[in-house]
Amino acid sequence: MRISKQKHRKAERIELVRLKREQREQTLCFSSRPFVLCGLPVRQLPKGQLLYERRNGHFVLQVTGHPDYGVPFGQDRMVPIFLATLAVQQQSRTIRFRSASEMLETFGMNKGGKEYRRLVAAFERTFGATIFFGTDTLTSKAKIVHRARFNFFSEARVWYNRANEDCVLGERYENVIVLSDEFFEEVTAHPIPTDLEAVKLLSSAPAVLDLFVWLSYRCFTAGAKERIPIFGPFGLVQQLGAVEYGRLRKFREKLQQWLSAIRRVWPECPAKLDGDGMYLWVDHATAIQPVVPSVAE
DNA sequence: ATGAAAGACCGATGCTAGGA
DNA sequence: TCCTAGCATCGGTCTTTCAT
Repeated sequence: MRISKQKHRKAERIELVRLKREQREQTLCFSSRPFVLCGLPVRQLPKGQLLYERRNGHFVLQVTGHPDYGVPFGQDRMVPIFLATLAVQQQSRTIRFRSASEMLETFGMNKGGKEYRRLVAAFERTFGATIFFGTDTLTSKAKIVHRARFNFFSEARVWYNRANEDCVLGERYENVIVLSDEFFEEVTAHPIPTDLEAVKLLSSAPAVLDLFVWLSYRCFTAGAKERIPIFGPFGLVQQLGAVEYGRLRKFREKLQQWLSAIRRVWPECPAKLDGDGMYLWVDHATAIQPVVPSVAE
């Protein structure tokens, strides 16, 4: 049997993810609740569609895309992760990073011209988008909506929109993004640690990535066995960023495949479909192992 | 037993990401 | 810049399950 180079490389990276987990040497990055509880679209939305809504229980995420750039999708989900990670690390609304290649490097992506262009497009879509994230609770009579509407940043000086201004030779550029209060508050109040090595590995499989990040969070917070509906208004179909399938069983089939992809990087993941395929069972588990206190060196 | 619905498997397609 | 591999999606179809 022939193994492609890509497959081989992937297998090695899977091995690395597992090894680092076992040895408790994981590197962390951070995500944020809006994008853990609800998924951005996996594929580009049809032309002209600028509004996207997902739901997780009573949490609702609405993303409104900029008319020129559209709604973020696919690999764009790395941008909020990158921003959240920097916000947590730097503990400041004002985050700085040296270069675009720093982000590409962080997530193990190539650094060709194509990748830079893709990254710029991802930033444009993300920064152009407006986010609504909040809860709606159905009380006896009225539907009460608590929502925060925000952009990701209030100010940005980044490489691609800085053409010619203050280009003093020899001065080192720094990319500066001032996160909006809302996003910064959200991220610092609820940072969601995630295994960076796994995120890198799954960066080209957006649907699997979302499910993995959510499951590692969901299993961590689960006290015991819990049952999550797959269909219906509070089901996974409303949460994940996949399209609405013509055949319901397609979604279930896909879910199975995504779960087995997750088990390859996280064999102990307890998530399982039940016999009827109407529910996903989760249980307490930790995709992120606490760091072993290191012996004095 | 029979038909309907769901599951499992296959291959094609359009698009994206990775690699040389 | 070009070619290949991979991902999400869709439709086809055979098999299994299940209620009648």
